[in-house]
Amino acid sequence: MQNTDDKLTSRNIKPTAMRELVLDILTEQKMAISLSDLEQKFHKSDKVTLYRTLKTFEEKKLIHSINDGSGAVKYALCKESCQCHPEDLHVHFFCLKCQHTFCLSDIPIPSISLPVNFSMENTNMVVKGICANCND
Amino acid sequence: MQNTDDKLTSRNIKPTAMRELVLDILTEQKMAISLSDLEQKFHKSDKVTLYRTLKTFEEKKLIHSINDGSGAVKYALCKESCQCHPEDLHVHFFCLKCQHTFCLSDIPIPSISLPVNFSMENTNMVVKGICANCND
DNA sequence: AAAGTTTATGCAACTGAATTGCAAATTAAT
DNA sequence: ATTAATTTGCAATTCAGTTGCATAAACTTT
Repeated sequence: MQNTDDKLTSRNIKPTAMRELVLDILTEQKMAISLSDLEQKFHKSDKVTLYRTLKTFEEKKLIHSINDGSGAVKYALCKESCQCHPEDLHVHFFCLKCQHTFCLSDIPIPSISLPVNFSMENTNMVVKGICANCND
Repeated sequence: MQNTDDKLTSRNIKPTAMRELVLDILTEQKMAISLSDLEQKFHKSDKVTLYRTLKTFEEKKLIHSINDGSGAVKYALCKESCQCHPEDLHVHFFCLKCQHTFCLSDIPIPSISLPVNFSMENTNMVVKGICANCND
């Protein structure tokens, strides 16, 4: 089990205090969070720094982004082995009631047979409905 | 084959001049278009009116919206029979080169078996890659 | 360890999509 | 024709995402 610092360095991200803090917060989350969600976890913080931190993390494949249609892109940690290749991708779930977005990490994105001459790089699949919590 | 007017009235949308114009433009498109794309098809137009027109069309299930991650929501005509139920939904394709978004109307969204107590209402699935045009 | 170089952070400011309120205009109903 | 309801156009706002630039912090090289 890697510590925060190692997780950063193993993805070629320089482990600054800020980045460790952000990674720790992301690690605690049970759901994907947006930039402004993240911002609110700090008493005092600069949105732009957090923005760039997330960009860096995403670029280095430490986290992935999810477009759930809520207006704000959300972010969640990747698995340690993740390279964000098509085979690494999973389905996301957006709860229409609590508005939370979850990684369904165990559900791979089904492969699609595209029309002739179309090639695929990536897929964003978001199922919308009511989550287990809200369905009780 | 319904004319523009009938298409509107059959979806319970009052056929104003503006709406007929917008529907005609949408009908001509081979790909999904955003609000600002639509705005640019007019010499003089009001974005808000177009915005509300699209909202009305979507509400009445004449068109559907696609969140392709480009920053702007895109819209495309529904099939005549479409009720935007899960079984009516299809996969969308976003070309990373030309930035166009296509309806893969013949490719239904694969059904997913969700975790216990999760219920589904809707799914947004966008495959990203290079389209046939750009792959030549 | 000091000087220089690269990288990260913080602040101000901007862009563009989405949205609301309200008044004028158009359409439908009596 | 008058009234009522709906649609349209304009002004203005909100919020996510982004850029430029100056300062600060972290690495490099001597």
